Amino acid sequence: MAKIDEVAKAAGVSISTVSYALSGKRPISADTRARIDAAVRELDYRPNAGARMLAGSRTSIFALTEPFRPDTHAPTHMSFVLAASIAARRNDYDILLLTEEEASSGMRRVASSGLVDGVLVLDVAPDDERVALARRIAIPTVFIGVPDDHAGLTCVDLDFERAATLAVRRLADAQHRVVGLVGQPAIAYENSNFPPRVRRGFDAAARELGLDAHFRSTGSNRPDAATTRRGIAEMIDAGVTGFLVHASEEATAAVLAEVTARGLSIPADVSLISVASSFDASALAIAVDDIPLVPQRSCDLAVDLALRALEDDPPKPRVHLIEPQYHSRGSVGPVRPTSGERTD
Amino acid sequence: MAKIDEVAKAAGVSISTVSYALSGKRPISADTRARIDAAVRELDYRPNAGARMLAGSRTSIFALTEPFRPDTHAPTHMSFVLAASIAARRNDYDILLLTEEEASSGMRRVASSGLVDGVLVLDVAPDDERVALARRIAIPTVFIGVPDDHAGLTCVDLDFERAATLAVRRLADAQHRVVGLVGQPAIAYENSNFPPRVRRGFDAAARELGLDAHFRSTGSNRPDAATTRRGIAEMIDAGVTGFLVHASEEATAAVLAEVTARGLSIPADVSLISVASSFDASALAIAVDDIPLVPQRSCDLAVDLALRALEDDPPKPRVHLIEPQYHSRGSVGPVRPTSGERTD
DNA sequence: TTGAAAGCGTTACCAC
DNA sequence: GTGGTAACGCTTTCAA
Repeated sequence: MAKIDEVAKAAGVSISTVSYALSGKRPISADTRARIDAAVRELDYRPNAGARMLAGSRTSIFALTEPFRPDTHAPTHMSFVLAASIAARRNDYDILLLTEEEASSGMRRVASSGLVDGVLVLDVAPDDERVALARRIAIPTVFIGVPDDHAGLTCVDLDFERAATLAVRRLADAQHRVVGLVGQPAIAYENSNFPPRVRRGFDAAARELGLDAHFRSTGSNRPDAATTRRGIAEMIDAGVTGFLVHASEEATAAVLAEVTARGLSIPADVSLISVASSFDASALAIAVDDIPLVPQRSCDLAVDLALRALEDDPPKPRVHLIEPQYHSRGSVGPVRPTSGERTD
Repeated sequence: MAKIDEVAKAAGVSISTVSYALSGKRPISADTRARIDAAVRELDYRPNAGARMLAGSRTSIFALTEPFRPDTHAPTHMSFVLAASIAARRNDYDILLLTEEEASSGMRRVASSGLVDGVLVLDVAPDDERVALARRIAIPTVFIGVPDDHAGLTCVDLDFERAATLAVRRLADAQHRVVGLVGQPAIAYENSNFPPRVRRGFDAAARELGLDAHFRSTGSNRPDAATTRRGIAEMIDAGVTGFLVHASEEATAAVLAEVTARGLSIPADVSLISVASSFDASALAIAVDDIPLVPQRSCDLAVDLALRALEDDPPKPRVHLIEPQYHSRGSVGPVRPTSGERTD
């Protein structure tokens, strides 16, 4: 609870010198700096947050808005919150949580009271109501996810379409002609912004490459093991040999289980790629190729963009899509020639 | 971005009157108040957070520290974060997130910089390092969970021991002589504070009532379906007719599945109580009696205690255990007489 | 390279 | 019931 004037006195310098030494905003002689550092340590000085917010123009706080929807996948969501927090701290920022109904109204509140310097938006819906808000408030807002109407917004996300395309290409390169996508629960295609993007990429790539494409969701309102297993079985029955899985760890394990249960093997009979997953696909019963969704990458970029938006001449808002990275682990291989029914 | 002096001018009163009208800290005539309210609305005035923190002694922010452990059950954890946030907002407080390594060091930082008025501690470990910190910082700290060494601390939690005791009594009242506890993964009995408390309550009540008590965890480091199912089967084989389940929704469903698979029925053959669960036990395939862990109750109380600790003469720190509530749904019944092997 | 002092926008004390 | 004004603890301009 020491104050800046005590530090100044202890170091034998003026208040402003202490302030500049701490902020690094002007050159300080090595000798002076050493005395100040010593005094700071000695007194365990920490600048008062309120005074800083008032005098400076920065609060060093970002709001994180996240409307915990009932169908939100908790582990993934937690990863993003954690990643956002880490990204913020790397830049000496704190995260203020805005949840539930406050996810929207709270944005206005904290923006106009000057509590935060910017807003990070999580769990973006295609028709997200926070889009309109972002356009009205005076502080920078970064969406982690891409809403349908994103004109004039700064958005950050994995390039889900390219991820799906990339995965389909791999399967096609391995001569798979019938591919299947194990997707999210049906409701996610309405409430979330990214499942439809994966599906679009999948459909487009399959069409372009002339593949036979199948799709099954893993439940209606939430993941359901029975629905998942049935969908997988149906696709195998329909001749699918190359799978994309854009679903939970459980659903991915279910594909392995169904394949194994049929006496088939990976990659000899069936190939499999996990797309946009945020769990460790190398730790499954069989290591699985994946194109991971890395929360830390999205959040680091989001925080970076928010900070840049606070600078003198901020960059123009736009959508930043992160390049997907393919991790090979041996779960994709050529179609077994003997099992080809119509190998032209 | 209007300031208080503009509101004052618009309402034709002094700055201090506006301040008092907004805080309600001194009587204002109805007429004056009306003019001020109108001006506030007109200008969309919101007090500047930094100025408030500096001038007043409150920041209206609580820190929430939560060291997302790898073995943390994400959905339950999310419920608590959400509940804490809601509890805070009900009292016009915001939540600042402290995660990961910052969960501890961040406590010092935000406490001594005056960023927050108090700290809420989530995900409490038996030997939590935040206990020592709480004793050293100058602001109130409330633990949601009870660490082993809690002398001088304010803690809030469900009375897990009584919850377990209560459940065992219900089973004993229904003439069950052999009871089983389906617990958390083994690691939770080291890393978390409450699983051992449930187990202690279970053991103590069984001993006191002269019941034969069995226990199985649901995995080692994380929930594992196979381990869970096997444990349940073993206990049924050992003659367990009355189950306590202190585990995930999945594990609870597994008990129902195993019972059903054996052609047994609930509650005719097997009775079942879910203890300290934070999912909806009435929505399972068979509605299950439960003694729920209600995050909102804990968090409301925690926030309340934090606020009271900020008052003039704060109450003495102590452990506040919340009374368990039994919800009857028909999953507990008398032991089937015919199957009694040794009915004394 | 350093210092003095004017704000920053509230709150709360002291007067009336 | 209302108004004037001194803090609150820092940042930053202006001066040296």
